[in-house]
Amino acid sequence: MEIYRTEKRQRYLEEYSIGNLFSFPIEEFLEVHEYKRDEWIIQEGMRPDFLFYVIEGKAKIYVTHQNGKVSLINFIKEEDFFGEMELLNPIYYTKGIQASTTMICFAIPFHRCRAKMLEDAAFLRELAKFLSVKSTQMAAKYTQSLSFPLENRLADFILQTADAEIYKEKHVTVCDFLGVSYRHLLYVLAQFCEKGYLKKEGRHYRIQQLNELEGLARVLLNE
Amino acid sequence: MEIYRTEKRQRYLEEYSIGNLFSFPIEEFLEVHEYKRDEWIIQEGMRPDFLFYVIEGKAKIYVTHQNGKVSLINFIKEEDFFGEMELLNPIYYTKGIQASTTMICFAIPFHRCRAKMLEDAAFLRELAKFLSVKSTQMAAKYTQSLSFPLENRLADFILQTADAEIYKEKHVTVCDFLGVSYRHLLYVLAQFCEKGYLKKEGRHYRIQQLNELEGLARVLLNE
DNA sequence: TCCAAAATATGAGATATCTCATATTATTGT
DNA sequence: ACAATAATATGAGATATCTCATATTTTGGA
Repeated sequence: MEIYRTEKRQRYLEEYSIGNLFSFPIEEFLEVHEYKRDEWIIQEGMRPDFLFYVIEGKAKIYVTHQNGKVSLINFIKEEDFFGEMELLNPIYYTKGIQASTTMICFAIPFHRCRAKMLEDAAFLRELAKFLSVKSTQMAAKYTQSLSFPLENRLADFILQTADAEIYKEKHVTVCDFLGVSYRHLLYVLAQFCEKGYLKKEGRHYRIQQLNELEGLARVLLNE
Repeated sequence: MEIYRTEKRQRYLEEYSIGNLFSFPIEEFLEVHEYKRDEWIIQEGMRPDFLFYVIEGKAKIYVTHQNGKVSLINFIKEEDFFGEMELLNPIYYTKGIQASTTMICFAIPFHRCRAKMLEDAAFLRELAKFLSVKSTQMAAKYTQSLSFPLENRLADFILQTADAEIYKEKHVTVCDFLGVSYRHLLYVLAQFCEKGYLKKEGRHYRIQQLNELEGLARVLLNE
C-alpha cells in the first residue's frame, strides 16, 4: 500500500473531485491510497479506519464461512464506496476487501470526518442511494440464485465480463462468485462449447452464438 | 385498506411517535393506513405514492420471475421502512408488498415530503443505517443459500419463527422464502422428524431437540 | 352448507450440483 | 532456471434438489 503525498496527491484531488458529494470541504481530509493487485485492503473481521471511495481499479468482497467455504459477495468498481457499513454501524462483521487490479482510492479518515459526514445531508443522500442500489442488486442476485440453474447465471456473467467476444475470467473466481463447485462450472462451460455457444481457444473462450447466451441471460431479467 | 382519521389517527400519532427520526415536524404530513391480512399494499411493478413506516404487523416482499417462479425476498416487520427505494431512485422495478397480518403503517406522501426528506440529515442517517443493515442481511442470505444445503437454512428458519417450541409456518410460504421446492421441504422436515429433532403434531411441529437444530443453524453464523 | 381453491402429503424418476481423486499445465518467487 | 504453488482439466460416484403425478385434507366464500 502506498499513500500519495504532495503533488501526486494534489493531482488526483483535482482530476477526480468528489467535492460535489459533500456539502462541506472534504478535500483537506482526503488521503489518496494505492493498493497493488491481490493486496488486502481490509482484512476480514477487522474494522477499517477509513471510508473509501474508488477512483480507479476493481476489488472483490469476500466472506469466509464456518465450513471453510469462501464466497465472493460482489465486485467493487470505480465510484463505489466501501467501509460505509463500519461508518454507520458500531457493530458489524467486516468483510474482506481485496484489490483485483491496481487500485486507487480516496480514503476518508473516520476519526476526523465521521461526525461531519453523519451530519451532511448531501453525502447521506448519496450514500443512501448507493446502499439502496446495492441492496436491490443483492436481493436480485439472491432470488436469481435460488430460481435459476447455473446455466442462466453463467450466461449472464459471461456477457457482463466478456471483452470483445472473448471470455477469460479465472474459473476459481467465478466459482466463488456464482457459488458453485469448480467441477460443475467446467461441466456447464463444456456444455456451452458442445452446443456451439462458446468455442475454446487455448485458455480463453470465444463467444460464437451471442443470441443463445442472451436468451439464457434474459430470463434472469426483471428487477 | 382503511385510512384512519381524526381521533383514531391522533391516537397513533401520539402512541408511536416517529418525530425523532426527522428534524422537521413530520406529524402533520403523516397518514395512518390499515391493511388487512393478504392485502397487497404495493403491487409489483407499480410505483407507490408514499414512504411507509411499519407500526404494527408484518408483510412480505415478493418478486415474480420470468419463468413464473415467485420469490419471497424478505419479511417486513415493525419499525421497518418500505417504499424507500422509490423515494431514492427515479427508476426502480417495484417489488410487491403483501400484508401477512393486519398491518398499520405511517404513510408519508412523496408529493408533499420528498424534498424535505431528501434534505434532512437526521432522516437520511436513519435511512442509510436501515439500508446498510438490509443490504448486509441480503448479502448474508445470498452467500448462505449458495454455501449450505436446506438442512442448515431450514433449521435456522425454524428457530427464528418457532413460538414456544411450536413451529407452524405455512410450507408454501417457506418454499418461496428459502427458494426450494415444496417436495424437498417436506423431505427435509421428514428427516428432522426421523432424527427426532422435531415431532409432528397434527399440522404443527414441536421442537424436541433444540440443541441439534441450533447446531445446524450455527454453521450459518458469521456476519 | 357446500363447493372450489388452497394447503398438505407422498411416490417415482430426472437432473443439477457436489465431493474426491488424480493429471497436466501455468505462474511466481528465489 | 527450478521448485513450489496455483490454475486447469477430467472421471466416477454420491447427494441435494426438482418435476410431475396424484390423493387427501383444510379453508374461505357464495
